[in-house]
Amino acid sequence: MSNNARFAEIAALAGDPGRASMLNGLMDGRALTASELAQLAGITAQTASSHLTRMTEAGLLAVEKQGRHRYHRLASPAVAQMIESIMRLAAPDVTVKPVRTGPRDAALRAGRTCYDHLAGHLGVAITDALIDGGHLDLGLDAGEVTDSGLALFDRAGIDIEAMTAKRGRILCRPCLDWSERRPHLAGAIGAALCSHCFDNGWIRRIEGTRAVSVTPNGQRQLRETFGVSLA
Amino acid sequence: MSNNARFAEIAALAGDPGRASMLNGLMDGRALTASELAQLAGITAQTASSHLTRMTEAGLLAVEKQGRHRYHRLASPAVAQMIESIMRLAAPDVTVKPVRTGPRDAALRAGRTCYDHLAGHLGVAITDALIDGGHLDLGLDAGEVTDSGLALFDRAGIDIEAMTAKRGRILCRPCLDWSERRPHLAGAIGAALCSHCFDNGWIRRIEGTRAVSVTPNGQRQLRETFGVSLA
DNA sequence: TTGATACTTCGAGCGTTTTCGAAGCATCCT
DNA sequence: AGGATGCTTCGAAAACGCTCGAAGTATCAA
Repeated sequence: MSNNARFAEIAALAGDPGRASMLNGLMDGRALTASELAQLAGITAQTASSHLTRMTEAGLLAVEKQGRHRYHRLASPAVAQMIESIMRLAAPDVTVKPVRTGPRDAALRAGRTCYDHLAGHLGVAITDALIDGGHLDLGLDAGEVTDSGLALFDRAGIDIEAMTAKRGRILCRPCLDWSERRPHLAGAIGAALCSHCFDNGWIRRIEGTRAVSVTPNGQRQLRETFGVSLA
Repeated sequence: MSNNARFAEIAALAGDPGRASMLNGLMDGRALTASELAQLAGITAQTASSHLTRMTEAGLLAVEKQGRHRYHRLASPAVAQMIESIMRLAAPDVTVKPVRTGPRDAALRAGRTCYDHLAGHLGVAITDALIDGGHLDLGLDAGEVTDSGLALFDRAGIDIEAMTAKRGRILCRPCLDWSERRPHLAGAIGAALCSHCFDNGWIRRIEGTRAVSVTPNGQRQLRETFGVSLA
């Protein structure tokens, strides 16, 4: 198959409403069963099964068999980044059209996971706090954790240096937030910070969605450790 | 329209072979006429026209009218990044399948533009030379120009500091090369370097393609200025 | 073993999309 | 003005892909 045909195939797979729902549903990095994904997309199990097979064959999804369940997840961070880049274009421009937001949407805007890191108001607030505190240096295309930030993460028990092959520079990736329209922290460091928040019970996933809520303890810890003030 | 529907619409637009060809043809950052794009995609003018209208309405393309010509280009770097991210998934894994490469493909692999910066063997070679010379620090997710690199670009007549709002840090974005499977320099600095090469006649575009060829003078200059050795 | 659950395969229906011929409009050239 | 070029609109035929009912396989539970 030609390069262009493969390109079109991949894009076309993401271009069906049902499959798009499933892909977005998997953007939290979890693995979901076929039934869950079918319900999420509002289609029957048969239809979902066919979609999932095709996406798996195309290398977009990876599947793990566990008893009579089949857990599907995004095949790689590269897939997540593709979805992210499409979502960025698809996001309604909030400045032009202040869309009516339901409670569901409001929760997503307040805080959510973006594959392996935090996004929404929460993600941006943490990122801002790190920048304000001189712990993070974020440009348009890239970012770097400063020495001060290194020490901060170390104190918080997040071992960044172990995860990077590089000795000196701790570089990271900014990710443009579709709801806030501002960059938040992504990449390996964003992922480490996110799991740290989950592991310590600072945030909790809102059942069945990508949205997360900050626990009272998390709110305090985030303020004390990182200087985050959640409006 | 719901967020998910817009997501699917955008992806579906990229998911037609004809439209995919056009989008890829515009990945060099130039603006092409409707006829040129039609020929490139191997479809009639009528069909191309309809595709172009739809992509423009969806915000993927921008069009500029000039006499009886209509110049179409990618609407924003965000569109280029989406295409890039799809291409990354679509690229055949060279390690598994050492594809038969025609002369056309060989030229693309040797050197090409990737929207606004250089890619292929050329792009990777320049990036490697900058890293080896201690002018650039490149992680998985991000990169930074060192002080030494800053001085080098300054000597070469590339004014980087003017283009970045940031005072100290000159951060940049790595872009995974689909043919070399290794990162090359992207972002604002990659773009500046690319235009510098064009402006000084170091590289020339191979008619009608994204491929570029290095001129004899360019070969010498790249070696002397940046220490680039093109195998 | 029997029944329930999770998922897949098959096949036919059906709406959507793509495609291009034909015709029309706008612009340029001489 | 007249003819050529670039592009768009219209309409209809053809192709494609989505969808789900029905039936089949695999796993679990009792």
